[in-house]
Amino acid sequence: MKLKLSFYQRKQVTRIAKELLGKGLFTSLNGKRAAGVIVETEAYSYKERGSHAFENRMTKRNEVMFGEGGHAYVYLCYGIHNMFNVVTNKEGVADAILIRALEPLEGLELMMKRMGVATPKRITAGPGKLTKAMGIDRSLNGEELDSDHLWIADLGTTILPSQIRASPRIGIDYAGKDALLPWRFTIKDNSWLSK
DNA sequence: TAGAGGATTGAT
DNA sequence: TCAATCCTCTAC
Repeated sequence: MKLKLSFYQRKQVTRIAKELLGKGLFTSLNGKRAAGVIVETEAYSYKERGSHAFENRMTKRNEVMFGEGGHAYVYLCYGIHNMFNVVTNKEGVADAILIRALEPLEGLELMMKRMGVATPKRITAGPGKLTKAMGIDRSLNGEELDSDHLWIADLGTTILPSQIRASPRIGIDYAGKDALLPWRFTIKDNSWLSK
């Protein structure tokens, strides 16, 4: 069942980031469907330096972060990789969650074709890889997460707090002490985590 | 309008 | 350890 937009519009971004673990991310693009279980997330808040929206700095790129929760924020990193984020909180409060890794659930053949590989090994283990495997790019920026192209659903599985590991986020050394915040959440011992 | 750099990845 | 690769932001 698709998550309602109200799920994303709550205040505590770290809580939502943890609750997204075990949920299913689905795309249906050009009639082709793919899905994966979310196994790794990172929370970002306008209050800390790791975020594009630090100190409420709004630009053309990140303006969707300032909209209401429940929309996709997709941007290009290093000129090569699309990053998929879930915008949370109410309009005007720029919080977001980066989806960093999936465990493939549906459309494995399609993912392998999109990636140009012959085996599914670690095919969605990393934020730049999962967007490519799922067919997500910047044309989906701002898309509502209960649309028919892109959505997140409850799979009926429960991830217990004891199964969740919190650790510092990846690749934000420039954020100073905020880089130490344990806002990266992973499902313990899952083999699809990014490295 | 030029220049620097990035929430990454895969190969060396 | 390093290049790929290009969009975005900042400063001039």
